[in-house]
Amino acid sequence: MRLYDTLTRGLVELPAPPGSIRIYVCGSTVYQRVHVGNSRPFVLGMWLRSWLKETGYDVTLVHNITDVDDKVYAEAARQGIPSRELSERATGWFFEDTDDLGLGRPDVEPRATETIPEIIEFIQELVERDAAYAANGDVYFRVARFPEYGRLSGAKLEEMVAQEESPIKEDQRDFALWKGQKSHEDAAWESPWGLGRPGWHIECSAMAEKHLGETFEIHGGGNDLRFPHHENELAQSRSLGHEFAKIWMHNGMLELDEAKMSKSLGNVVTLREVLDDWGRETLLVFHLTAFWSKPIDFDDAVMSQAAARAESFREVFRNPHEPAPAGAWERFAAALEDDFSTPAALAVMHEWHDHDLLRRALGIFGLESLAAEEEAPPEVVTLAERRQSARANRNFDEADRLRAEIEAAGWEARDDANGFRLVRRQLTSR
RNA sequence: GGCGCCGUGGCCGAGAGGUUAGGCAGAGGCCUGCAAAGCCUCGUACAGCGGUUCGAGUCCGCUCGGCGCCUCCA
Repeated sequence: MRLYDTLTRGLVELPAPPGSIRIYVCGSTVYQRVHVGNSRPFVLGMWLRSWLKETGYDVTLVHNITDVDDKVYAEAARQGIPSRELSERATGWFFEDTDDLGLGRPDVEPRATETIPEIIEFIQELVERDAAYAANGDVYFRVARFPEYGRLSGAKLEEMVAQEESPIKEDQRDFALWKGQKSHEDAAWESPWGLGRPGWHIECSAMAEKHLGETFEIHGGGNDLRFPHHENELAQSRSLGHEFAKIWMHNGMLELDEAKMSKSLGNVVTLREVLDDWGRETLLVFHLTAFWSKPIDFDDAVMSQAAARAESFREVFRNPHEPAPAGAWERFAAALEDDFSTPAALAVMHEWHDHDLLRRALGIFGLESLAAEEEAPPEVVTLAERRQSARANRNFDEADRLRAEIEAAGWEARDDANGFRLVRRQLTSR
């Protein structure tokens, strides 16, 4: 299998199975309900693990939760509650919402606040190696000491500008590894530099290495994390002589249409809302239609189409099974092996009338539920039976009235040689 | 301004020098009391302008347009 790697800007071949593949995915900062866009790296990680297992690898997927950050302090202060209370509640939401995706859980879901000792140790080593320095209760990474800095994002070290003006920093490009406690911050940890908390990027280096080791195969996350987040992670870990991630997979952004994707708060669609409005299957099919590294628009039209696709898969299971021609699975696999092209794999799946093969393919994406036919409730069955007798008596007005009633209940009556069949009418628009 | 990604038919998306991608939507037909499903038929698209070539969505150049990052962000 080959995957596009941001660092080398090309396709990188994975060692052939069997073997182990370790994946680290940058998760979200928890201070409010996550939005649909946040589901992309999560879903991609889960699917990748699923496919790699299918093809014979031993996979470990780590997906972190950032529960200490400026945003957490700020939002907690706004609500007038302790920051730990907010981050714990928001972590709960995150679990709830991602659970409802129905993809299971990553193997490890570490939280920054549970990794403080490792983070401190990491920073100490950087200081010992002169890659970092303490100043005024803070600790900063010496960007100039890491010649490869900028390689991941394509930025030139000389052209980099100050991230945030600070008289304490030796070089304005340096970034914080540890930040001394500020008066408005209600959560802090003991460290060799006094009370404080981890900087923005060190947590990921520490968590990834704690759970996967100094070297691992894949590092995922949103494209917006390339710089500075991932650039800094790479710098921290490589400065300790660790190889760190071999492949960097950056997923494209979801573009929220509607109100012109303004940054105003009202414009964000939460994962919860999408799950409630469209259901998990439609959301997952939507993710399937898009190529993981490319941006994709999120709007009702696109979701309606995803819903229609989901419905067309359900239809396959209502129709007779027809064995797929030889090589069908191989074509499906080839699509995924080629940079995990789910749109291409989807196209192959749509050609199948083979129940077994389709169920197996859908299963990889957590969509086996599309193969299960829902049982109609007794009252709907009664309506259908009454309609049948009306039809038998050629009382078609009554039959049509009953059809409408059945539809109002969310079902569709289909007549066939043996009588009728009830099919759940799925939402295909909002 | 810098770095990077991208522009394919109504929509989502394949294709990577020379034959139909596929799906969804739409139109017509068969079937049906009416439907649904199914089956059949129908789209000649590749941002624009030049260039290379016997031949270009597919290679080169330019232009236009969109997006991400450069500040917290999946």
